[in-house]
Amino acid sequence: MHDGPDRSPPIRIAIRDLASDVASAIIRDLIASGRVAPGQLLPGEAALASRYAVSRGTLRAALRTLQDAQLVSVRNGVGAVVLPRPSTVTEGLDQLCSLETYTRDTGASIATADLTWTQEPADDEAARQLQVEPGALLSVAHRVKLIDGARAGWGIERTPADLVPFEALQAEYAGSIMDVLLARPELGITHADAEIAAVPLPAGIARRLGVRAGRPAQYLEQVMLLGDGRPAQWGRAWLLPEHFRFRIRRRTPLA
Amino acid sequence: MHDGPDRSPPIRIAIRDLASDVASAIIRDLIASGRVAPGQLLPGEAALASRYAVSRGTLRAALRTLQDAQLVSVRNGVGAVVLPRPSTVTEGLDQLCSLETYTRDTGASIATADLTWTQEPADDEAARQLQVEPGALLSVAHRVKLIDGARAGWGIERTPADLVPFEALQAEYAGSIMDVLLARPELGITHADAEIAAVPLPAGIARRLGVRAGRPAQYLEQVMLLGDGRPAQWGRAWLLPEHFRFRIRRRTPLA
DNA sequence: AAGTGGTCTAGACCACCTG
DNA sequence: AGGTGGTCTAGACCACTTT
Repeated sequence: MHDGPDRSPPIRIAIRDLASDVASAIIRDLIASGRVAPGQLLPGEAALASRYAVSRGTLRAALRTLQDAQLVSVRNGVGAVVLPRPSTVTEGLDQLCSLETYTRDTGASIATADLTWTQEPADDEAARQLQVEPGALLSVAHRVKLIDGARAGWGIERTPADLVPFEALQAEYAGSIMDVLLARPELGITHADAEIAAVPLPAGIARRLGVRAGRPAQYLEQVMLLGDGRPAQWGRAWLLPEHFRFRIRRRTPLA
Repeated sequence: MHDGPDRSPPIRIAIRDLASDVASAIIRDLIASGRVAPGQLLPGEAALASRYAVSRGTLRAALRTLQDAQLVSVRNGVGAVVLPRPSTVTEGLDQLCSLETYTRDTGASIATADLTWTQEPADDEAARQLQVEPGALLSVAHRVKLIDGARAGWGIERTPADLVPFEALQAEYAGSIMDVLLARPELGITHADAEIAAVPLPAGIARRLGVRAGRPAQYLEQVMLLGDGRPAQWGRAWLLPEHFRFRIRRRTPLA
């Protein structure tokens, strides 16, 4: 399954195990190509394992990623049914993308105001979240988010300074450090863990947004993780609920 | 009254595979018991596999569920570190399970107060959410959620009356209609779509919870869907943020 | 009865971390 | 160098669905 000489990688490439390769191959050969139409069954596990020259265990791992991506539905005693593509593209908070991308996809206009760049040493909390030494240099950006011209939220993002050069970060920035990191596949970013809470809007942020302090705000905090599990970005945002509503698709575990 | 008519098939026991049993055993023996404190390493995979008399593959599957539940962090070449337990109740919102189920799994105490059952015709909004005719009969339950004895939230759930008999619903109820529906595999429930927002606590709910109106609350609304896409349950909840914190794992969409 | 997926095992080799 | 987790394999048996 491994094709091509992969003998000397000096740079850490995104983790691609055999199962991921097989999953991509199945998508390419059978699903995206339309050879197996929605509603039809994929070949059996044994046949697929033989076709791609992997063990059944590896093949099943590949099938599981297709299930997680809602591309197929596997039923015991039956097989793997190719699912229809949803007609409307609906993204929710369970998909990893920036607030900027998320909002733009909903058709609203989003922009940035009061953008500030700094480089500063990590305080204790930042060091804990990003798993770096206290005092390690971080690149920091904070800004007001405008929705259709209205001041709708404020957010701050931090990333270790040695991950992406400060100048490159600013050059490639288009409203979110997250997007810059996601656009670099060599970082191997697979997921982020977000936490949400309803909080009273802090006074300092209320002033920046021109609204009164203490009113309910949606707090959103997240740590984006590299393929090896190390944190790459720590972001916090306070959002006015009249401008932001989030949808989450909740799936049954143990598919 | 106990032995229902033959419409109820033999109750299917929740699937407990070996790996799940081992995961539970590790939690019980090593983590919940405090034998391995947060920050310390679990025994190695080989030792654990031998201890519980399973293969290393099965043991690794168990470890993965502990990872998904954020109980341990596994690092290559090092081992599995036990993570500190967050003090507030956190639910992985991207997983489909009731607040009751998740909270109980973490060992926190959750209970129900002021439970009220009714059957009533669907108003316009309920009819739209559940895709039934206005006036169709719904089973409705609302209740206060208690966390460690404190009044921490209020919620209301509606489900079409013809989906599950009213008496069965009440008989099988243990804090959440969601759980009753999820426990019936013949319904084929695969996912739910949830929406969240930060809102001022409405006066009527504040009175039920014994707190002042207007303070920030986490609003959570969700529609649970059958396998064929039809809505099966519509739930709304207002939760006090000091008792509930939500976590969401955001994944990169697949190719 | 036959074919499918679901689970479990034992063993092997590799990558990573630490002393 | 030795121990840890990460991946892959081949084979076995079981549960479920369909014929």
